[in-house]
Amino acid sequence: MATIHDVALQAGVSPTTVSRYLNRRIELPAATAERIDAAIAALDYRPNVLAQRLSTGKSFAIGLVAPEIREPFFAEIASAVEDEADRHGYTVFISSTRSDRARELASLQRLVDRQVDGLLLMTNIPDDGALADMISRRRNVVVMDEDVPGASAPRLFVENREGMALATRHLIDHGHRRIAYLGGPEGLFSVTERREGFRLAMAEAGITLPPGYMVFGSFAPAHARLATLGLLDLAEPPTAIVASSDYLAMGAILALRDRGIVVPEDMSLIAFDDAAFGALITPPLTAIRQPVELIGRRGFQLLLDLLEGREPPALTRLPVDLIRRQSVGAPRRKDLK
Amino acid sequence: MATIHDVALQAGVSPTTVSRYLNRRIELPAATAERIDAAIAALDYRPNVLAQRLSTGKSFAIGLVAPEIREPFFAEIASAVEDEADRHGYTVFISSTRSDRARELASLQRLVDRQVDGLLLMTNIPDDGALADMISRRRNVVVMDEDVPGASAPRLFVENREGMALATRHLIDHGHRRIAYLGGPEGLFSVTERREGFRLAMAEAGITLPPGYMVFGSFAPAHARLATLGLLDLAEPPTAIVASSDYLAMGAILALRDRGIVVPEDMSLIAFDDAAFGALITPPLTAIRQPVELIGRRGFQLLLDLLEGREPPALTRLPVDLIRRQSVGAPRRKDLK
DNA sequence: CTGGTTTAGTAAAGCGGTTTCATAACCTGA
DNA sequence: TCAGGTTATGAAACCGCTTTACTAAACCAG
Repeated sequence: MATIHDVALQAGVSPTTVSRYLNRRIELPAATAERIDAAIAALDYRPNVLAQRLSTGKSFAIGLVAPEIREPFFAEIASAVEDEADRHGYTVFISSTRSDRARELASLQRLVDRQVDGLLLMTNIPDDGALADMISRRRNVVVMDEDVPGASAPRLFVENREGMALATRHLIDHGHRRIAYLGGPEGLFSVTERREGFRLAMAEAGITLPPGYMVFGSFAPAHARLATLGLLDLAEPPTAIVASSDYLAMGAILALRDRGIVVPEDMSLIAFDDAAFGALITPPLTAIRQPVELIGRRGFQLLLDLLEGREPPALTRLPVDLIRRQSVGAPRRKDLK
Repeated sequence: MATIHDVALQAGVSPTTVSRYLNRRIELPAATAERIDAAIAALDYRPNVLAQRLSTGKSFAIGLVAPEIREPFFAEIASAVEDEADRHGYTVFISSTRSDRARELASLQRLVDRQVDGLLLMTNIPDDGALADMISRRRNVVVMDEDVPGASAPRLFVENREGMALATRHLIDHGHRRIAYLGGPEGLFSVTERREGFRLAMAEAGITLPPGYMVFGSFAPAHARLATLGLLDLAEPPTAIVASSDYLAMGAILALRDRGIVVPEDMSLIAFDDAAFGALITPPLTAIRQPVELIGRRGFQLLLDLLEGREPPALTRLPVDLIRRQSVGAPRRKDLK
């Protein structure tokens, strides 16, 4: 591999000159510039990024920490981040934490050690303060999707409350009153916000929630399946279910399928997130769509603001949309109160 | 950030000693070791990875080039690679090419610029030789999933031919004879192999393929939708469709849904790949499962072999499985020849 | 007591860039 | 003609770590 030295030698100038020329810090006479260009071409020289980084302290790389890149939601965000970063000359290190506290911290540390310029952080486990601590120590981190309470960093969330209220109202508008709620793990900011949205819409409509109609736990489909089975065994089972994530809806579908319950005739179902597979289910899933592409792009832009010394807003909220497909219908007559 | 210099100063030794101690190149008297340890702890010192890399030429990082990590198939492989790499102290740099020739080469080049020790490469566009060239020049690349003809690198593929024959025989065993085939873009190795598997199984059963029953094109669902519509418009439409990827099956489902055709009663459908969403579709999709987890892990292991000077096999084939769900049934009587 | 072998450690030269500080050569206008 | 300002370029320090080559001191057998 040719170095800047080789180029300098071949062009008959000093490495300094080559470096400055390449970094546009200097205007060279045409003749010199040409000699350097020729040498670069002849030697197929390309700067050693590592050396550049070490020397400048700038890496033009950022880290993206996600719970699990295998999940479509995070994969799509990652993809958008990468694209946006690429557009600005940055590369992205992606790291999955598998929702494991230790891995999360380790991932973070590793990325910090690798001297990336900044970090885009997504977590989905409640923090005990350690994470908030690490984040607050630096000012090159943006928190996305889920809050890390107490961390001083720009945050980027979607309209969880409004979105969930929208979903709930959609069911109410179809005539449902016995509406059950599948939440995620308690202690998470977004879980709380979404629940509030649900409660808000129910209260607006003057509906009181029967006991057992709200279930919290993990985001695992298996858990949602069990929870749904429980819902179906109630004396007065719901006529509609709000799932606060696609994965939860997946679990619900599994349970409904087990019991031979048809969506939307016997049960309406609406989800939050709207990953790609929702459109493929039969019937296609009505859902609140998170603007994943936008989350990724905006997240990177916020980080870039930080890196380039601009002051990004402390909190950014992105709007969500109701995507009407076919998993929501009117309740059966006999089920109406 | 504390440097090795600071540590040395505080411990009253030279940087050399600290470096060697940290890298286990020297056995130090307990007293000295303790002083160094104390200094490290006090200063919260952590080696600058960039400097280490520059100095040693080793980065303990690998690159993973995929067409699009947003796609579940690649996301799952990426996830497995990351996990396996992590286990061996390597970090993974993921890069999506979006199936774009230029981005593919750029990605490769960027990674090659000394930033990573090796590369795991997945492509899904036919190569014109440029890729093969770049790969052959180095001996730290493993090619996965799809071939890059002419490149001298270890390859890791699944049993495309056998798998597709398996899928086809499964339909034949159910009584189908009018079986159509949705292939991917021609010119790809795996596309060719899978087609051969299909042909093989059909020939075994003595079935001759009506014209128009094999369609090639892109992997895009939209394309498959159109192709399926075309199939349905044939004078003698098929009673079953083999899709050589999940995405193609997705497109087929969209078309069938448009026409009110019910799977598997009116049409059987079987796919290759078996991404997670296949189980969620109604009816759940019968498919040939690629061992994604294994592909990722084995891929990394092959690369590690290469990096550590062992000689990995030139070609590794991983087995595929038939996952029976509910998208395959017997053809209707009237449709039988 | 001598010369060889450990032991414990260091100075300095990289790795491949960037950047600060200089300098030499060449105007330019008074 | 010369002070003063450009313009074109370079030497050397530095980023933080590793590694080679070397030394000073202690040890040890003969």
